[in-house]
Amino acid sequence: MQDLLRNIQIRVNEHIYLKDPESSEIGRKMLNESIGMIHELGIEAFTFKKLATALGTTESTIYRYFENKHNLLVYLLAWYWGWLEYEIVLITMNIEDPAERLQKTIESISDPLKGQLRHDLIDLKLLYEIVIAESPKSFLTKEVDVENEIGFFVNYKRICERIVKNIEEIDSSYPFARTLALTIVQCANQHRFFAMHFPNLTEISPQGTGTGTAVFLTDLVLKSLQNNK
Amino acid sequence: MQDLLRNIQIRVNEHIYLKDPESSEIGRKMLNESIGMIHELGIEAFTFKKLATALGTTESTIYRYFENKHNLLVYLLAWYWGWLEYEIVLITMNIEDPAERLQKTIESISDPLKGQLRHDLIDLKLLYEIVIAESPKSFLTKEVDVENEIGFFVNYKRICERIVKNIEEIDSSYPFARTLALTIVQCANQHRFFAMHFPNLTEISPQGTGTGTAVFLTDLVLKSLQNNK
DNA sequence: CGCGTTTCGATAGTAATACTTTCATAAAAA
DNA sequence: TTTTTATGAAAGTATTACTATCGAAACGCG
Repeated sequence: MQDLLRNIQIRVNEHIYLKDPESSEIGRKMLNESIGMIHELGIEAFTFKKLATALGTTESTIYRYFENKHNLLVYLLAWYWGWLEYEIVLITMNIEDPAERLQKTIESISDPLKGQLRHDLIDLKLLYEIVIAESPKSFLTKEVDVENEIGFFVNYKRICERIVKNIEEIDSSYPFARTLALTIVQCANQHRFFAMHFPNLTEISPQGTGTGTAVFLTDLVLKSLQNNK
Repeated sequence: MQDLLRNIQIRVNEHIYLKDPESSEIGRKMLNESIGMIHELGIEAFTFKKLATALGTTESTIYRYFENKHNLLVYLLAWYWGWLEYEIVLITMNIEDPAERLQKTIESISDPLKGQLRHDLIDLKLLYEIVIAESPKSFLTKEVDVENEIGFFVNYKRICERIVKNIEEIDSSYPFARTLALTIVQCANQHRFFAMHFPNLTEISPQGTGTGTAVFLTDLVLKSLQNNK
């Protein structure tokens, strides 16, 4: 399975790019190299000029694929959410008990690298760290409503919806299924950031060792739902 | 009380600014005007040049107060967290039951403008909206560790610690007091953003009407703690 | 094989940003 | 009154975030 899935295609909304970067060699290199650079420099210090130089090409080529670096970031994040949904589907398939399925989903979101799914082009470890450090910047902009309308965030929203349904299966009378689902997804990534940079603010340890986000979230969610029955 | 407190001084860590903006007339105008502009333009499109023009001064003057616009943003957010702690202290004083105190704290964080505390210089409504839309950008940077060490985020951390203690009073055996406190503070602001821009992802309604964040968080937290007893 | 189209690379250019420096002057403090 | 401090004005720099143009290479198709 692992090998079978090394080349799955992740669907990314077509409005995010000008030309599909997965459709050409240089586009793929662009994705690969940009992940390395954004990870290293952060999105603020990252520029198309630097990316072009690293690729041995010019800015004009990159601008043919992405309108600007913000859209490139949105692309990478959308790719991540698309990939994560894939992983969640694989991990939860054939699990009948909805509570157990939710538990597995939370574990996937909290520790996505534990999954078996790998990709030839995309370095998932680096991409995941970009998600941790940069993802809120993708929607905390003045253009969020326009971008949302044309589908920039559909992959993210699909994951949320999936969790909402799962919660409703467990307890259809719980009145905050959506809010809770959003809390799960948001917290999973945030707490990892805080664990790394503000360790005093959380019991969660930065590396996999010790108490992880998944334990906290599972506890939080199941107690919340059990109590409502 | 309301009038008595119109001019409280909020302590902001001195490393955030080069020269205390509250110490001079132009510094105060800078704070006031920057809140209006950042609210309107967003931090990305906001520049010191624009701020200088609006104030009838020059960039050099502004650079004498703040190293860059990032630090100005950090200043405003630190001011907010300092102010919010003040409000929480006032609202929860004389409440003996820790569960009720936590409930009031959650309400304050989720709906800070409902409090009575106002300020002459700072437009709290606009500042709060900046907090909602921009605050993660203050720490999601490559410089977060250095800035954290010199005290950029102490006001934020003090609020978290206060909630941690409150949680421990309610249930000293709950193993995730810090993580839960952080979740409360983070969720309160985030869900408001999502309610405004991604209404399908949450049951919370954007305006004060209907179900608010406070109801969700209170439910979440109290169930979590009650169940642990 | 050849022709047209798409794609890319190279060059150049522009307006704006994020500062830094210097200097003169006005206001406040000693 | 003298000295320090704060501001304003002007100029300059490196970088960013694009846009436009053009020639060459590669590719797809008949």
